[in-house]
Amino acid sequence: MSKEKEFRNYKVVRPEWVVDSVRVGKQLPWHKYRLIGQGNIGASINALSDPLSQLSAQPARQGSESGNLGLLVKPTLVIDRFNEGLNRSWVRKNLASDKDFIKRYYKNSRLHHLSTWKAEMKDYVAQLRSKYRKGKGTDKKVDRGNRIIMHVDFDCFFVTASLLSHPYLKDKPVAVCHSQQQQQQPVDSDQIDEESLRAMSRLGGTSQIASCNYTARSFGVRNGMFLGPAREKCPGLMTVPYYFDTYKRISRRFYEELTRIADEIQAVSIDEALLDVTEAVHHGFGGSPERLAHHIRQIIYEQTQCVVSIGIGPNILLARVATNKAKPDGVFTIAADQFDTIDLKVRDLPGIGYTLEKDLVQHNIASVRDVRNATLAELQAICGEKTGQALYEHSRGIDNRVLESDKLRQAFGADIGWGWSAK
DNA sequence: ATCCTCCCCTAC
DNA sequence: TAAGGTAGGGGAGGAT
Ligand SMILES: Nc1ccn([C@H]2C[C@H](O)[C@@H](COP(=O)(O)OP(=O)(O)OP(=O)(O)O)O2)c(=O)n1
Ligand SMILES: [Mg+2]
Repeated sequence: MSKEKEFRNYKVVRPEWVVDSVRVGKQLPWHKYRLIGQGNIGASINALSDPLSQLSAQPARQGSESGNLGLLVKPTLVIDRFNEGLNRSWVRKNLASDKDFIKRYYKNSRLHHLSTWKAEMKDYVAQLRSKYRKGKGTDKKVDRGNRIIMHVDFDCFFVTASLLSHPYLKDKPVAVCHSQQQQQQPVDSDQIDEESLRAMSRLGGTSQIASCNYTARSFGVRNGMFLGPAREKCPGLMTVPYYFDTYKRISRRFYEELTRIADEIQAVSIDEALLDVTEAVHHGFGGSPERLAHHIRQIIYEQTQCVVSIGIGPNILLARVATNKAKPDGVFTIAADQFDTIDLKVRDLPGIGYTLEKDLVQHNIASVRDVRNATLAELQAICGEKTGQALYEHSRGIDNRVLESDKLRQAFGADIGWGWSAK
């Protein structure tokens, strides 16, 4: 459905257009072969994926209108300097056909690390739980009410951890990315001359920023941005490299401490965990979640020299939203009856990303308050049955999900969508 | 209704 | 210059 929308204004034909055109030795008019705009696209697609249907395709009658080229392939960027680049050793090493390409690629891909670490940390938590003889967490359905959930998340994790090796950059705007091209010395952008500023903003490129610190964020830089646009916003932006081993070492200490403390724990990622501390707050913290949070922040900092922020709430949703309010370097609590008073955009809700935000805004739903003013049926018409239901509940601060630490893996896979080719 | 297939979307 | 992976929830449309 999304592709139908994306290609609505393009000429997209079924493969028979190619076969038939070859058969008659010229380009046939494309209209009769049109894939989009005929209705019933589902059936056409089913037919496409059935190899027998290709064999039995009827030869088309010859049309008389003169068709122009109907098959549209999304335009591909052609690198003019390709041949020049081919001789350079960097490109030669990164041809996807190189025999060690996959190994080298995975060694350097932060997203690959993120994915494998997530699985490893789930495993590690399971190990630690049995080592610490933590409960099975099976009877949760009995007393689901009145839980205390914490969301613990390192502040700009990769930057903080990389800066342990580059401490003198701590107060500058800093990003972690592969490109290390930059001024030799960090500068303050307010005391630098125009020309150097322009020179620095040209030190851009398409290296992705995995993480940037809060100084950089004050300029509008964000995780996931390309370095080029980031330096336009923040010309003095310094970069530091990845230290993958350090990130993993820190994360293991993080999970060791948290698993010991929490009643229940769910590993969310290398730098982020959900805790159920309903009982734990009574073990030396006088029943105060904030005092326990303070203790956790202290102990994690001692152990890792990295800062975590903590969100506290009666369910996963509120704890996560609270973390965003807590950052950087803080703790924030949202009680069930406070949620309505917080001014949030739909995009601030976990689970609402780029596309769902667009879909909702198209229906004049931009804020969480707007969601609350919509009916369940309206939301389900926009987002689908379950997503609409979840949105309806989340907009009211309702979230009945429980922490999961012992789910079985359902799938595995591997893919690479980057690399250089010899044309 | 429910299941199956082929996607889309989100998160880190 | 450049290292955009991957699991899991879920929707649409058709088959059973
Ligand atoms: N687009 C992204 C987002 C994240 N990450 C990596 C680097 C981050 O440091 C780490 C953790 O992601 P977070 O979303 O927790 O972001 P940060 O920890 O960097 O910042 P903060 O949590 O303070 O917002 O995952 C990445 O490589 N690419
Ligand atoms: Mg973080």
